[in-house]
Amino acid sequence: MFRIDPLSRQPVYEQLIDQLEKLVLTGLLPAETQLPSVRSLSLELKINPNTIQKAYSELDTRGIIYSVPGIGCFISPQAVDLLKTHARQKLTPFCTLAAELALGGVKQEELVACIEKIYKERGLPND
Amino acid sequence: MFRIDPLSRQPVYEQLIDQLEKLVLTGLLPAETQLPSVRSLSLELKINPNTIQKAYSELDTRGIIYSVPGIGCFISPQAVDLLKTHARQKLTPFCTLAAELALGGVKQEELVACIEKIYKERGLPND
DNA sequence: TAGGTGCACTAGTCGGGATAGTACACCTAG
DNA sequence: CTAGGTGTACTATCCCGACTAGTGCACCTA
Repeated sequence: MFRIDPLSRQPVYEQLIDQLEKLVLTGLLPAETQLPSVRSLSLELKINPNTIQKAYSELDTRGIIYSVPGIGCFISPQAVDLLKTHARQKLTPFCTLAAELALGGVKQEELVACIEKIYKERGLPND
Repeated sequence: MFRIDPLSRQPVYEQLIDQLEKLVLTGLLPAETQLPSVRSLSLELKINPNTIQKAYSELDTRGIIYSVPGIGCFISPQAVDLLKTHARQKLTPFCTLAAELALGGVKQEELVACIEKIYKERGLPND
């Protein structure tokens, strides 16, 4: 369900958060889906339970998931909306990267072609 | 000449490298330009000389600058070519970011508009 | 009651980044 | 020649965040 790269500069708990958010946005984890328990996931990924807990509590704070003590954690109904609202914040680093590529001599058409390819592979031109 | 954000997740020495590379690509630091000395720059930025040294030696290893013992460090003639060749490596994270934005519901036209704006502000459509 | 769940807390480890300080070889200007 | 600037190398140390280790507690279900 998750893939962790322990060598990445990005902390493990952030990797978990990012991957879960992606699963939610793609619809693979619909609302009310129960997440694997902290302990079971720690065994599966061979990661300390505290690290999983840190990711879960962060997601809970953001409202992406909610937890029921004694039961488990679940995808919250407003998760997708929250994530879509939050996605626009990535526009700034996107523009920064594009500017660096432009400065590096990469042609404009090449970047546009990349984007068109991405949107073509999915089916989300209008949303 | 340089602006350092000590709170950034990116290490200071990498910030120095990135900013110097940008200055080279924009033409503000032409070949054979002498860089500020390790000690003077450490005083100006209030940073340990070793941190500056780490950035300079990294740039020297990459061939972006060359150092003459007893004299100073200088922008190497092939710096721009090296950086432009290296710039294409940023295409992968660019596509990754674009995919995340697409998933987040940002429209294709919006991303293309960002790119067009960037290339319009500069004058480098063909390079 | 037993076993699962989330959650809180403390302590410790570990690695990278940054600092502090010293020392050396080199070149230039005086 | 000397003084002061330059790059360079090296060790030791600190700091902080991520991560691990371990325990305990309240809660719910079967």
